Amino acid sequence: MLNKKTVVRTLEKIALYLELKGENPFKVSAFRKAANALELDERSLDEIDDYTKIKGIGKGTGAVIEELIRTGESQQLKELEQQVPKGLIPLLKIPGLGGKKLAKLYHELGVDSAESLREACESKKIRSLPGFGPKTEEKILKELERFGEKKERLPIWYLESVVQEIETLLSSIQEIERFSVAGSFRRVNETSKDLDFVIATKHPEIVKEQLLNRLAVKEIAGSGETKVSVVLDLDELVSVDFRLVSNNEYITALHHFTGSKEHNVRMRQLAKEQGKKISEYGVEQADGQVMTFQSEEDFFAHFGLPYIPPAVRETGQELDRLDELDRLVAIEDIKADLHMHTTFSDGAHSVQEMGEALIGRGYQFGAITDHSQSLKVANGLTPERLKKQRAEIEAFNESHPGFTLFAGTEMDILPDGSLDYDDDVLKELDFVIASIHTSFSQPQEKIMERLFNAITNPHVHMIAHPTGRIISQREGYHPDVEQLIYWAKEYGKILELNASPYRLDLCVEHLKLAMELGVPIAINTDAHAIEQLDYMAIGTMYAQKAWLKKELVVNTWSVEQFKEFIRKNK
DNA sequence: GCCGTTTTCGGCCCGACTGTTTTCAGTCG
Repeated sequence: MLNKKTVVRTLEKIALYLELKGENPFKVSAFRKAANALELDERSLDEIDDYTKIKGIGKGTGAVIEELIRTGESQQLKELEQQVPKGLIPLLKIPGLGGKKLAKLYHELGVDSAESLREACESKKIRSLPGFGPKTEEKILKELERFGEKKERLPIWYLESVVQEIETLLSSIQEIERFSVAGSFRRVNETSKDLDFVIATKHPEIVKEQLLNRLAVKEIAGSGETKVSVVLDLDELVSVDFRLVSNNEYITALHHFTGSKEHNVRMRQLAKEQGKKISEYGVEQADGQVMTFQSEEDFFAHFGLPYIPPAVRETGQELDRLDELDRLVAIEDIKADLHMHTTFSDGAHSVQEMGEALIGRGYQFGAITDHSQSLKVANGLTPERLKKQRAEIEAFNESHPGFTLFAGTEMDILPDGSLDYDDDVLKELDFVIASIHTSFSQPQEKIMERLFNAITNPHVHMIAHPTGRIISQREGYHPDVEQLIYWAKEYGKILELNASPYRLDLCVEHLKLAMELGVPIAINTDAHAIEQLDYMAIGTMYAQKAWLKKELVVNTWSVEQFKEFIRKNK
């Protein structure tokens, strides 16, 4: 059976070629919409009997799908591939060049690759075409040079520090009334193409000047009355857009620039049905009056909607799942953090300091889970040191009534599949996390054998960062996650959503499966220092992307519920 | 190309910015 992804990609490819032909943009987007609609449909290819019943797929696109399933190829795509050279596709990525301009360049000058585009610029042929000029030539040449130099997407853990730096700067500019990061970073995407900030100010010129002077600006990509786009020269080149609006317009602008595009489209369609019109400057009523809002809650309420958190504003389908929103896990529900390190192993703060930091965050319980003995680089704990730590934890609990610190471990699952502590050590601990830190490149069978040994051990409560991935940097040890989730279900264990922006492991797709099966999930920061306890916010918002319900999230349980769970697993 | 009980034709989200133009098309998000 043909892969659904292949069908989706084929439809997208047709859209791309149509775009390059300079076709009607609505036709182009119809193919994209059809691809999207098919992808979002939860059924597999052979479970769908009539494709044209899916909204967004009609006679034309439905026929392409049918043909693909029947013959494995699309006649329409084949014809397009003959009409439009392949080399044009990567050129669509050049800023300023879209389908129409590229179509013109191809037909008039025979441009069909990066190389021939460069030649056309250098021989100054482009400026003679209507709609093109010398500046376009220069810009294309510059973009061609930089082709490949700038990273396509940057990971959330890198952008996080950039955002903090920019926020510090924005806080120091007096003319700014309020500001927020927006865009895909605010929606907690794993990677983003650029950063967006929305700024409320009465003095856009001054703010603009301050930004351009005080940031490490490598290039000003655009600068208008309400928008400044720059490329920052940091460890990586980072594109940042600043939108400057009045305080009144701030909320609608924030909503607009938080997106996603698909979410905004759905919102605008809904507004239209209500006789209203949404723009970044406000909501125009039927009588022409423009309304603005004090908060995003008010904005959504204006359309009769509950607050939709940024993390789920993704496909537009969130507007069909409004009744699930109040069951979504949120940071206010979090009562505990169950994975953290102290100075006993590789953490920066003591048991006492971590415990007090948890109390300071309003939590009701937590677990200290330092590394185990074989992880020498992290100063893992021997059973003797584990006992010493337990004494500290008990002393802490005595002096802090109303809060419970559990004595735990993040125990290594060793390369041979054995566990780093004997059962008689484990049974003395309140909370046992097992995880893999070594021998990532073993074959999947071996990795699964290790995980199976851990998950079937009666003293183990949770598997931490189940895949070992680092976003955009390392793929982890490639476990069969689906199998692992089924095991967790069968043996009644917790799986972790590691909240560190480096990890976010399990990922959204796997969290969805875990939720379907009712496997409990713990959102944990894996903090190695007090500040990292703040990762809980990122982890919780990331969990929302999988529509994780609060009752499945261990950290929302009461301490009694949690005690009951760990007692059962002894 | 897709869609629709106000429409089977005429819309399709909306606006900023740029570089080309003397009022606007193309691109972008």
